[in-house]
Amino acid sequence: MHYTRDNMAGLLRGHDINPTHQRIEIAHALFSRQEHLSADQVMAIVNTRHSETSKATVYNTLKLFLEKGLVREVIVDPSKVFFDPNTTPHHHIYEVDSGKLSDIDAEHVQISGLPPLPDNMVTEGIDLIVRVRRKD
Amino acid sequence: MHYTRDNMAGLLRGHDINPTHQRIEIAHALFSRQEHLSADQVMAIVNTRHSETSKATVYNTLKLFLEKGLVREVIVDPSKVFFDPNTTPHHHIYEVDSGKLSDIDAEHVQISGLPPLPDNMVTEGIDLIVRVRRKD
DNA sequence: CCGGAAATTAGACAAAGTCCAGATTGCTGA
DNA sequence: TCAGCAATCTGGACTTTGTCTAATTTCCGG
Repeated sequence: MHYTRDNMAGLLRGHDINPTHQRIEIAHALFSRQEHLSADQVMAIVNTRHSETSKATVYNTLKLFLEKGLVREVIVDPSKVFFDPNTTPHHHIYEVDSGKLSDIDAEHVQISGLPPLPDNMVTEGIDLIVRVRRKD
Repeated sequence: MHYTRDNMAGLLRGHDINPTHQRIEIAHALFSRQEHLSADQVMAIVNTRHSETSKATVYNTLKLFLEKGLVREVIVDPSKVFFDPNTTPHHHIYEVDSGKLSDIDAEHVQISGLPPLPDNMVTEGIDLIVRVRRKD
């Protein structure tokens, strides 16, 4: 699949999001790269040519995308949140020194032996993060 | 085991940490409660009676404890890091609405099917976080 | 008691993220 | 076409977590 700006409008509509100019740019930044980006990085990308989108809009939009299930949040670095355009079930490898974050397909990963939850609770998601370091 | 301030000095020495007054207070805050605390919470506890320990010392000390393997860092909340006096292998359940964090013993949990790492990488740790929500 | 190393401190600073009140945009229906 | 209205966007002030630094205090061996 090839993510053009034109595709983005449809993608957004499909998730019940009114496709405005700014939202299309932000979605395009994430989906055309298929990478984990922080809010800061998104802002930098979107404003490369001219300053087009404010900080508030970037944050609001990412939050909106999150609520609508268009992106996922990845919390591995205490100093910033990453947004992940891949919403299929998958896990993460986090390279501690460099901050590099990559995906592990969840298909072949099995997690067993988790204790049952109390009746009034439901699982919202399971995050598995493998923290790795470069061998000396 | 009962964690008194007197025990703390030995615990610290056992981890190659010079047991100063402030370090004992901070260790005591964590170990006597056996709970996940943020730096802020530690600071509040330690300074309940009089202001005894500065912010810088709390942060420095927690970082030192971390390096020396006395506590673990738990990254689940994008806005703050939690410190965990339990260093045995275990995972976490994070209650999204309330922010409540609890332990899952790792003993009976099995994770299989993870892809092999590149040769020059070593695993530093595997964090498994089950995000749960109160059912409506 | 002295001198130096280790530890602590206050407070300035940095970075991520939130909030708000006002300005823009883009319908919708007459 | 255009007035009115809701949704969206904006700059900038603000908050919070955490870091840094230079100066002080504590502690210990001799």
